[in-house]
Amino acid sequence: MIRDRLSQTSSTYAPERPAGGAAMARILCVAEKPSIAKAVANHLGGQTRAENVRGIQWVKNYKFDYNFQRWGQSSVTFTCVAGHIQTSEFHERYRKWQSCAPGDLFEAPILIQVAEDKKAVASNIEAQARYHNILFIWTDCDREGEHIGTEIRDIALKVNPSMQVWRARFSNIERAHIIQAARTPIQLDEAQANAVAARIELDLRLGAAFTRMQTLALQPMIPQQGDQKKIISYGSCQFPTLGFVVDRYLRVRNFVPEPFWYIRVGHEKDGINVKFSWKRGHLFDRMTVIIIYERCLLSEHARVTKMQKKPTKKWKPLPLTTVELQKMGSRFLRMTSQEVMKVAEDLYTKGWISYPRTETDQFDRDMDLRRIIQKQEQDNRWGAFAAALTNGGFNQPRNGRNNDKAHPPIHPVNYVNPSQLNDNEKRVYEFVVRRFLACCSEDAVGEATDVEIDYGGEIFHVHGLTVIARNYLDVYPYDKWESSQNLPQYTVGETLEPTEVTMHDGKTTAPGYLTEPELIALMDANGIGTDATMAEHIAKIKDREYVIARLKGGAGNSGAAERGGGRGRGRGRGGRGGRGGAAAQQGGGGTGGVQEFIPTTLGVALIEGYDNVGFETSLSKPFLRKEMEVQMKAICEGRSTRNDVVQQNLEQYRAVFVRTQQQINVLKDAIRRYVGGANQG
DNA sequence: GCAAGGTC
Repeated sequence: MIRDRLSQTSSTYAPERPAGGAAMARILCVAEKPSIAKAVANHLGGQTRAENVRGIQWVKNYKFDYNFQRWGQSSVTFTCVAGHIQTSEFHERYRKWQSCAPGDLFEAPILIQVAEDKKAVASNIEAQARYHNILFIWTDCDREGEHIGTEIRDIALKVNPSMQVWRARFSNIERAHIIQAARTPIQLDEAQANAVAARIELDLRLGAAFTRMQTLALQPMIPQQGDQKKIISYGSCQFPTLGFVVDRYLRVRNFVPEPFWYIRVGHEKDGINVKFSWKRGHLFDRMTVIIIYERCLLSEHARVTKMQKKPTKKWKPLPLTTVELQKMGSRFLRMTSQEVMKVAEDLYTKGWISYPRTETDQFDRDMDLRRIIQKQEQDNRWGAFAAALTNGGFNQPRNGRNNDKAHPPIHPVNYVNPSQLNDNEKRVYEFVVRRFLACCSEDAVGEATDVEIDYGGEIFHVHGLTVIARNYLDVYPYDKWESSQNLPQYTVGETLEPTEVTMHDGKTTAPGYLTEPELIALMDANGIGTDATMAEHIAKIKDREYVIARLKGGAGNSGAAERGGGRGRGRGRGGRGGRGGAAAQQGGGGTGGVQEFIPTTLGVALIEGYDNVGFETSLSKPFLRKEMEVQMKAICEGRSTRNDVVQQNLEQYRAVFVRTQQQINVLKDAIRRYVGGANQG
């Protein structure tokens, strides 16, 4: 058997001997994904031989010799897996829904085995492990990567228990960095792998138990379409995601507009009509405003109390992370976050952009950014801008706060002519390039002018902006920063007579339904899902018919938030929404296109039901998931153990589970209320 | 018929 494999995979295998005479070390390197295996093998091996692996086109075994500092001249096989290899499932006896009570899943035995679609990957590792004596793991340096590393190790050690196991520490695939990592292998971090193991077990037990319980109890109440029975699933990520949508929806529905009043002062000078706004913004008491208004009218003139000009900047954007790409994509590129990710992955596989799943918003200092910029000089849209950067305009990108130590920020890798891309690919690629060039450019520079006048004891002000140098804005139309109307020259102490004093009324307006970029931002801030999975959770709650998505600005009152100039808490106009709309037209070439989410009656009923079950922390809230995240960190830092975290969480959730079962009528009532009535927005 | 995480 072993002999067969050897002759099949490598005719060159023979205990090669360097000049000294001792057998060369045989090193099996395994990366988390094909692209890393290929890139690292090229850095280490130069000319490598790529052997195909039976049953999987996307895995190659790269063969070459390399002189590792630790092991000397070695014969290397560099291969990869594709994410996790193993999968967790309940023991056969518990797999059928009627086989046990859903609550039994809190302790039913779990089988961990090679996933059906990873059999070929696993047997490649086994086959290779048999004739290598050192295993060198090159999975991503994050928690999941650490766990995948242990999966690889367990498979290898099973067929070759005497293997030495090492792990590479690397955070990008720049040549020098990789060579350094090859020089200084470390050990797998068992604690991180254990944290992931805890997450896997909890997600499975809780997801399955609650899903079965809910579905079995509530499904009969839901009108079915055809004979396809809808699952009413629970997941530690999908429920809080739904919770965000419902929360906003209820705020919109329960919103009561409040009338307010405010004063405006106009003044003409040097042929310019200046509109001063009230420092108080607006007040909710009409009589008070009338009294103040009359006091203003009675004073003979206003006096300038402040005239200030100062330099100001609009900061260039941070290096691009996955979450930011999804937010910007759903806002400006007329795509859902899921489509954006799909397209980004395609662009990545074809070698046009870097790995699109990253939390990092800092470029490593030693990364050669100029070389990347240079490749964009040939483009007729932003080539000139790129050339100006390489000719002295280059500025090191800003550093954000995140570094996943596994991948650099998303950036273009190679130039691709737009004719080779479809529409969506073109838009995403253009965004990635423009964002990258903007990062390497300079902040926009302007001058801000602030004038304040005292009129009848009230302060009114006006703010002006003159853009002096657009800099990065020239290549990045997604940001808007425009000069305002020129302001006349005022002097402190100067008196003036207003040309117009008016009192206005308005009323507060409801917030809009939750948009996709807002939802992604909420998930990100609350640690719901990862950059790679957030789009999936959103798709899941649509698929489950907990929410529906529609284009913002369509029917209904969804445009309410965009109306009403005088609203707001002194924030003024020209906020994000306003700029965004304009930029969308410039950058994306389309109008609107932002999706907003509205919960279905079922979605609202589920969230309300769980809120009414009256447990201190409702399943719909993000706290439980956040708590799990905190506990995973504790495992990583040695303050807790896998077993403790699993047991403690199971205990906590079991209390919710039991309570929910006891009070299942509360959930049923909620469903009845919504499914029965016809109060769908 | 359940989850979330990785990736192809």
